[in-house]
Amino acid sequence: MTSKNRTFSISQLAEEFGITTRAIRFYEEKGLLQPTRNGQTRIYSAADRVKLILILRGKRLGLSLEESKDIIEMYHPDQDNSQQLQTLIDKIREKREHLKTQLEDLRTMMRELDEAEARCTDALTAMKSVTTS
Amino acid sequence: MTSKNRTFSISQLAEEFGITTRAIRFYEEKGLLQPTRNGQTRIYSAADRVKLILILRGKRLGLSLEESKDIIEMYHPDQDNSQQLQTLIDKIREKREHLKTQLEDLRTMMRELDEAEARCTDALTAMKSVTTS
DNA sequence: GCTACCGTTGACGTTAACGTAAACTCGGCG
DNA sequence: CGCCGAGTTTACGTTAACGTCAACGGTAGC
Repeated sequence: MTSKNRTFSISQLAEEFGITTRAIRFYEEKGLLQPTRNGQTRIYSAADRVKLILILRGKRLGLSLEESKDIIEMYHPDQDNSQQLQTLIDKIREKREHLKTQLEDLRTMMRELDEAEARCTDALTAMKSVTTS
Repeated sequence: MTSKNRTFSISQLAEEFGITTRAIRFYEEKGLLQPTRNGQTRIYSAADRVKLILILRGKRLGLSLEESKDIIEMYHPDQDNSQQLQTLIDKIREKREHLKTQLEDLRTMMRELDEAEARCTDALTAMKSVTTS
């Protein structure tokens, strides 16, 4: 498990994911990341890197940082509090319902894009058949 | 085709979709809607209503208004300009690629949510078996 | 010791997508 | 006539998610 213990500098992560160091610090400011420190320089663990991946995926899906923060917290629940565990399960189900809606929206939009492209190509071939006639 | 000729007031649409009239006017200001007028009051057609649906679906998917505007324009292309038609087809394909990534992200996130819920329920049942023993 | 980087902490600026409030118009009605 | 309710314009306020300096600290190399 050598990869589990790897650490990263802020610029390493920034380059790997194509974001700025400012963004990474901002995520920390918002409570999404908690890197350790060596003196005053931040040190990121493999777990921090995974959280970053979750954040960026959330962004691609249109989630706010606050929502991504919720999702991240779904991965390391307070194991010894059954009350919290139950509400967490509820939140997970709620989130999944939301994702299902999004999935439906996605499928619909792709179908409609297919039709739109078909109309375009039809129009194009129609124009060609006119000029070649 | 009676439904095709129906018109709507701004407050009708606002109520139907659970948004404010301010938002609807804002979408017009950004060029996403072009309602006709009766005097100075806006009149929305069935086509405008469809555009609103597209806008709101776009928002659920995390699209910006600018992106939704692009998508809306994919539905009524300039039929007599083959140049524009071709670039439009390219844009459609590009957008579909983007949606495919999003689809992958969605599936991954749902899988991970499933696992997270499983871990939660496991922890819960483990606690119960302890208290009942 | 000076320079070149990499990193840090403020602090202010920016864009998108509206919210909110003020002031006006207009048709209906009691 | 006076007022209400729905609609309008104009303008300023707000939140999220960073961007963009500015000023400073540590250290590796020359």
